[in-house]
Amino acid sequence: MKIKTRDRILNTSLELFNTVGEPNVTTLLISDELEISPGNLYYHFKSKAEIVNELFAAYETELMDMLSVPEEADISLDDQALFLHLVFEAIARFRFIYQDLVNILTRYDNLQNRFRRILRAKEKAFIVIAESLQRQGLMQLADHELSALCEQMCLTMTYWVSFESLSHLDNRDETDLGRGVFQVMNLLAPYLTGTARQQVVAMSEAYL
Amino acid sequence: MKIKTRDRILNTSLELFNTVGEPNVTTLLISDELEISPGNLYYHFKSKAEIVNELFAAYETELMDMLSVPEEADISLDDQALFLHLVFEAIARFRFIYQDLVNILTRYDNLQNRFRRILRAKEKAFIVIAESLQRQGLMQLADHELSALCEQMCLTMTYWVSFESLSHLDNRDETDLGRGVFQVMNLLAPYLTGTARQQVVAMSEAYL
DNA sequence: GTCTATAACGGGATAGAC
DNA sequence: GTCTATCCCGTTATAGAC
Repeated sequence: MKIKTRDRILNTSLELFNTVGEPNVTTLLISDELEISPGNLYYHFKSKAEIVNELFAAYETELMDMLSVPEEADISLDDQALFLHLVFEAIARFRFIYQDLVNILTRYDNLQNRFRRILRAKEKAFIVIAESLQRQGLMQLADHELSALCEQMCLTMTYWVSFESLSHLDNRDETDLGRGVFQVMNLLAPYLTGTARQQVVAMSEAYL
Repeated sequence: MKIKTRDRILNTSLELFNTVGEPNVTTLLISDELEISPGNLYYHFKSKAEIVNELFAAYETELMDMLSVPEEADISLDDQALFLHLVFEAIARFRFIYQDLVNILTRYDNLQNRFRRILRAKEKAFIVIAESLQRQGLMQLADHELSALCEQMCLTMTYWVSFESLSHLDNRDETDLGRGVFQVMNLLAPYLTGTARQQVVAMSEAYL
């Protein structure tokens, strides 16, 4: 059974947004790419903003789901690495949002608060994880150290994909998310106790 | 003696770019703000691109100067903090470039390679500094650890200002650069030996 | 649902008078 | 150097036929 036009529009838009940047993508370009008429596009979406909004919403629900980390569970380092990988994947899949953040957030201003909510959720998730590691005796940090660390992880998580595609724009458009995971885990490493630290170092060896 | 119109255009453009984002700033807005006619603006600059280019060039020379760190000198932690502060100041002053990086770099495509050159220079500077610290016996890192660390510092340096203004958009438009300096120094801290580490911790106390 | 116009608007840029 | 008027063009969005 064929994919609905509406969904094809969403898919192609996402693809184009990610590759050439949302501001550079006109509704005409989208319809051209799909080989449908601009009128047809506007039959399915009343505006370009609606397309952007719908894509953002998809990103939002996906990420918010992911970020609700259970408060009491014992989280292993492997769990964390997996968690990071999933989040990175989501960010990479919707990287157009990040590439022109301010621009997008100002032009579609209802997104501003929503994006910030997600950011806070991210930071919260890191804190929950870090606290779990502390409870398990894998590290010992003062409160202010911990919050600085979480902020740092959050920043890295937010910008890694952009940064990576910026420095190595050798156009292998598949950014290596694993390296991002490693980079964030590495922020944690020096604070971990003996064995746990070895474990992270071992993980990182894989990326050299 | 009065400031030349040409320079007033540059100043106001920079101001507007930083506050509302370069893509949202029309040539009309600039001339309005200056209370001159659009025609007058185009007498001084043949295009908006020329304005952007000139501002970028200013940023470029300023930063490239800063980043040429002497290879053999012994760099103290205080030196480094000062260095970071200066770079952060420059970035903040030209933050419009960073806020919509991909957008700007694609629309004015001669900027792309130049920006990347600056990025590489940044990373180089961090490596020179780190190696100086090693020579002074202030830390001991394997080569690959060192390069991961420098990359991390570079990333944080690049995005701190944007990240900060994003998370705390309480519109006190003066971002606290000191916190950025601290955040980068903090990346270094866990790798430093005893006294040096204390010194960084002490610096950081100032920001709590 | 899909098409072909075409309207409506905004932003960059130029012409020519002063 | 500065102004006013205007052109040009790309982009979003709509109207109406099929």
